[in-house]
Amino acid sequence: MTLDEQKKALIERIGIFHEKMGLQPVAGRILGLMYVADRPALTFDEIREELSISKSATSTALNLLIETGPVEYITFPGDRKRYFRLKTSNWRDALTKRIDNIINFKVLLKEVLECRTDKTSEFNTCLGEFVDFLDFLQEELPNLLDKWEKSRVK
Amino acid sequence: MTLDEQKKALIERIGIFHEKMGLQPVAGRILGLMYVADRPALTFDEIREELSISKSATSTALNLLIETGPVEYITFPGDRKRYFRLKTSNWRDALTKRIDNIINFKVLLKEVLECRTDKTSEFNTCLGEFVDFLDFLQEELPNLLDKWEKSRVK
DNA sequence: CTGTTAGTTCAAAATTTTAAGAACCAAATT
DNA sequence: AATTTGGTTCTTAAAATTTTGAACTAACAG
Repeated sequence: MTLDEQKKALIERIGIFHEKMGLQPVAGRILGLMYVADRPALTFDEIREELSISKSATSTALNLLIETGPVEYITFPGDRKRYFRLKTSNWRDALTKRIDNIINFKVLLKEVLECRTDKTSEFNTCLGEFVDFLDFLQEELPNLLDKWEKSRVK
Repeated sequence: MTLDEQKKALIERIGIFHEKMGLQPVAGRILGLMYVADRPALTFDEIREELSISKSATSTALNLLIETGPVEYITFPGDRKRYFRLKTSNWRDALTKRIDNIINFKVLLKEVLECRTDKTSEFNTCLGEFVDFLDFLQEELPNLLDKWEKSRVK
């Protein structure tokens, strides 16, 4: 495949980004490779070789990525290999899931408010505001996607 | 302080939430404790005892939490202790920072687009859309806060 | 029916992260 | 001046995560 230094560095940075989001290093790098690779879908061995990782690491990470969403594979008749690729058209779901993770802190905050003293009214008010905004954000997020969609048809 | 079982469990769940967001376990639990505790600000030793953690773990985690934003401390004249507390009024910044982390993936995506073949137009179009929406989201987030602010004065 | 391809699975090694303990320090107290 | 308080810092130990390597399997090929 022969990736230049710039691309290799970019793969690592994309990997690190995903690591920070909780993914294991190898899985992050696989995503990086898939973003950067010219070929639209890569085989198990192309991935393994390009990243110099073991078969087991490749297998485990690919299955994780398929399981959790960002990757899928396609096959071709008369070819036993799987061709793995990013589900890029899926970015709406991926992004929504990510933002929902943040928004869901409100569930915990609501439980906190349930069991707090009412002696600390300023504190409680702030938490209440936060919960309230998270509720609002959850409702508005789909509208925002609509709004963007419309703004771009024109 | 004597927290009941429900509160202890809630502290752990808040801890785990923050661990998933990349914080170390002890720091996450300290946040949990601060959300749940009746006292509005806690001393070093109250935190240490309530969570049964070492002085070094307490010190390191508190300094990290102060460094990264969510915690501050106050002092009182004639009292050498620090009283640590959540910066709850800061939730806007904290939330914005978190969402910005996600949005900033667009920086990497733009670099990806810079160095990709133009042979994979569907793929590239999807990435372009994603970048475009992330740009849009970054612009709209402050507006969303304004809109919420106004919706609640009424 | 033997070998090869395209992986999977599992135990163990390597690495990283986390927390503890002990030594330390500066300010206040006795 | 010695002790206590309220921490900090550094080294090491423990725990968790990540990755490897080796053995395995199922499908197909010769």
